[in-house]
Amino acid sequence: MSDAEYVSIWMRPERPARGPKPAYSRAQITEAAIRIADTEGLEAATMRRIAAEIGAGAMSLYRYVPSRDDLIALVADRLMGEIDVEGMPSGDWRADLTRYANEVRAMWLRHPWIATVHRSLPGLGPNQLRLIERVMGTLDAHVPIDENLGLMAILTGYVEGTVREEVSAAEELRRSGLSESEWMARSSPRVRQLLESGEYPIFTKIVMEARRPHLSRDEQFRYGLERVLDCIAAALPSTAGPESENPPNP
Amino acid sequence: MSDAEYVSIWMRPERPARGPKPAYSRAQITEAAIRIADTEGLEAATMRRIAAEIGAGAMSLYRYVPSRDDLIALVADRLMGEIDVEGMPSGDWRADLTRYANEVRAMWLRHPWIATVHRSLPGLGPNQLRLIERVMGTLDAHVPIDENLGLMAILTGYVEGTVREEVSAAEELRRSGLSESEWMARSSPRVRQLLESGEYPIFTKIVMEARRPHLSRDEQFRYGLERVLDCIAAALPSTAGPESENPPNP
DNA sequence: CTCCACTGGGTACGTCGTACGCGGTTATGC
DNA sequence: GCATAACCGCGTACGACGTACCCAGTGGAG
Repeated sequence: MSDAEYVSIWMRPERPARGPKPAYSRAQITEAAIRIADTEGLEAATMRRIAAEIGAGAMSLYRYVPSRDDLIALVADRLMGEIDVEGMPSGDWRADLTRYANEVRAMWLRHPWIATVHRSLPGLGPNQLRLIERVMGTLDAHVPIDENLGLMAILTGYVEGTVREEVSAAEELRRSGLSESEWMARSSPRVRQLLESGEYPIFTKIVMEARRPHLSRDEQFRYGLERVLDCIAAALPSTAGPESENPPNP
Repeated sequence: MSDAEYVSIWMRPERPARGPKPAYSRAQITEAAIRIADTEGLEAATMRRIAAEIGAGAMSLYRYVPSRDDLIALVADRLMGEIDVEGMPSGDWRADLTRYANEVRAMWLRHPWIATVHRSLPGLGPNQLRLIERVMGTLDAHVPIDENLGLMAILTGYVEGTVREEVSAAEELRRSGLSESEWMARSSPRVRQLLESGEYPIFTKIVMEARRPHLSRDEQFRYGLERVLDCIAAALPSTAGPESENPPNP
């Protein structure tokens, strides 16, 4: 629909110039939404609930934000702001990317509900942009931009993919409103059925491993991350840093 | 809530034994939901809309499915069924994983809205389980299960991460109801602002690259996939297959 | 002082998932 | 063959959602 008034949230100024002083702010609203989402899940962060959280009427929020979707975009970018990439690129790309990966994971674990917001393609928010500049900047000196994008896709794919899996169990649990033991009691009949059928040997191994894991989640993550970084190292020309001996690529 | 009647959708039989013959079926309902989602997006697949699609009353669906969430779980597993992993493991793990990756990507491109459903941790649906057995089976002969899980996390993370990005632009577009040119016209002011500010050199490079890409999306995907497979190869013991020491290149 | 662009917010509408219960239909126990 | 209970499809209704619209009040610009 050609809605002539449409402007991206990132271009829309917080408030027009004239008129009385506003009682609230985008930052305050965003913060309230995050606070609610952290404790009750993102689906509990309704417009009415957020407004109540800051002591406003529901419709007042629309003076600050055009729609709930735009508010979620603000929230997502605010979360990106929690990822500390200060001082990047430092010159040591491997250290930079390791720090970045751990920061992203930590943020996701703090705000598991982030898994339920489907990113709008180029975030284009200030924090998202800052991340792009800092993080992709670490490889920018070594590879052309298209290859940089390809390698970053591997890294962020790994990080988000694994942490998404870590987090979705906890989310599922919270959504269902069950305690962990209740949840186990409910899913275990299905698991037991599958184990006893004998048709799923690999799944059986996975369950056994999950019951007595060799590595903690942190260690698992770090192990995979090292693999991914090795993979990136192999794709870099040999001038690329302290530890690199592999042949370069076209 | 200790809702004593809860049973997982995968354990709940389609219909009880007694009573008159049912007019519809889970498969039919699932199919209708997918048909609607394919043409109008997942959010258009409401219970009423799905019921109308098969000529039923809205509430009739609840005779077949306990809730919309469970229906979505059915839909997701049905989509997994589109991923052809017949004949895996074949003995050539690299060929198997390449095929798997391409199948997953093709499925996502056929059903972009799949990006908006957040997976419940262990799908435990029949097709999901079949995938686990076949795909993880390809590395099972070479590595212990915990390492297999780690390597798979890298592969699926890469595949889902990249295709999610490919797809979310199209989804964003469809959701907004805009034509591509309208969408460009609306986001370009922000992009132009960013380019002209001069503060985002990397972002600028990305935009330039996007305007005249060196590689097609398919080629980008295949390039990254080869890198990931190299990475997996490096983690495998040397007994692991036909081509296991030197990575070939395009 | 007047004006009016702005404020916060109450009311109301359309849509969603779905609880509940109805009259009709059918497989089962006698 | 027949009563009965189990199951059918589905109409109605409820509470919650996002948000369009409208209003009375406010405070800076002229």
